[in-house]
Amino acid sequence: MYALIDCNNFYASCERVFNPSLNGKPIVILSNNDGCIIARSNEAKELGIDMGGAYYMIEKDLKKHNVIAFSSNYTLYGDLSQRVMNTLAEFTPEIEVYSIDESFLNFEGFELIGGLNNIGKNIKATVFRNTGIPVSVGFAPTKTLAKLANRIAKKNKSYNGVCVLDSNEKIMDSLRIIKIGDVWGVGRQFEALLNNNNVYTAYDFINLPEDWVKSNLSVVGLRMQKELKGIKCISLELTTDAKKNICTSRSFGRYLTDKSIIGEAMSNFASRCALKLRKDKTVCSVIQIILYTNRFKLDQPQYFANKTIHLDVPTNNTIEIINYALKALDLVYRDGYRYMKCGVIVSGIVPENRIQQNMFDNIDRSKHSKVNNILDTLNNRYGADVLKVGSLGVAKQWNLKAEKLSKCYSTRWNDLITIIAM
DNA sequence: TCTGGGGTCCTAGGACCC
DNA sequence: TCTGGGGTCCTAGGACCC
Repeated sequence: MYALIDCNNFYASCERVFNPSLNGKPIVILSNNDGCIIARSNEAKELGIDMGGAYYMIEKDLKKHNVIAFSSNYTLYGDLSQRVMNTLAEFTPEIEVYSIDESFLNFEGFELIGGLNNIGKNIKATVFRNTGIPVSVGFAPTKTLAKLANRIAKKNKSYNGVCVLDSNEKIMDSLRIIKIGDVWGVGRQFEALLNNNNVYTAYDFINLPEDWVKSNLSVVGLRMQKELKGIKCISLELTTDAKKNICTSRSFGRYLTDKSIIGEAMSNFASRCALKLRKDKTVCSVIQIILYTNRFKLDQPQYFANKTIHLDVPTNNTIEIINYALKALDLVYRDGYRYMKCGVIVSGIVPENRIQQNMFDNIDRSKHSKVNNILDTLNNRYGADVLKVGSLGVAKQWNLKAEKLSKCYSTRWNDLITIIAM
């Protein structure tokens, strides 16, 4: 049996851990740039606040209902996530951290003393005691069914946050009540296609002929169908493979028209990519930049630039990657547009100890790697960006908006909460 | 004024090989 | 009227996830 443990309203719950006055109040978390709603507390969901809505459009409404909004604080969420996962890892040696707020646990071969339901209750209580984060637990024989069980545990109060699908009857009963669009792997397009073919529940779906599923939804759909029938097709991923792409992109806090400031932003994103590569001990051989105007402003001139550069010798060197990104910017930049977003994507990623040399390469790589080592060592010890390349700039005029940021309660000394004994 | 960011996998089609 | 068969690799686009 697999368990899927998912944190309830994770970002909202994180904000509450160190600020319990928020308990019982409607809160929402905003995306970067305070743009959209990306997480809601139950109270906010009950008010009918939608996921993904633009904040500026509903700001007044939210104020009227005393909804409290937060900028996203990934430092806090990332740290609490780590603590939750560390606690979960105590329950089984086989754990797949699937996202910032959920993990699959394998209980195959366990002697289940007290039954799965008790184990689930224990997981829930332990995570809450250790971290203050509420979670839901779903048990089932496949990952897709475990996701489904978790959903039932979360939506249906009578389950108290734990749902175990350990018999065929229970599985069939749940398939009947789950809308097909709520199944893991069914997005908007698949849902529409299936609805057009009179498939509305997961139960309808498993009764479709396999040939039809394969030709209309490819092997992805077929896998999903088998998983729902209790046949394992998706295994636990216990090791994390090196990433295939690394992307750093942001919308700017305001429109940019000045190429040099865009260059600064681009340099910063290129530098982040290089840092992520070095952290993974990998190098990239393809560097791509994007530069966009605001796609929502149809009355303004639109421009979506995209430039890819292939390198002769793969690299993870900050200076080199910045240079290529700026060169690409030179090639695509056009005057007369109001730019809203840019980014750097690196791909063609291989381990750094397997670099294919090029006989015409004339860069002194050992010197560069020394510079990078110093950069990383100092920044690790004294804080990010204590030492950086000049083209990154200092003013950060492109920086994103985050006006409602909470403190980094668990990672920054100055932000530790103080408790005063009365 | 203001609408996120970062990933994965699969398929079809084109270019190329023998 | 008729023009082989079997591969690989790459890319773009489309679907999905959180």
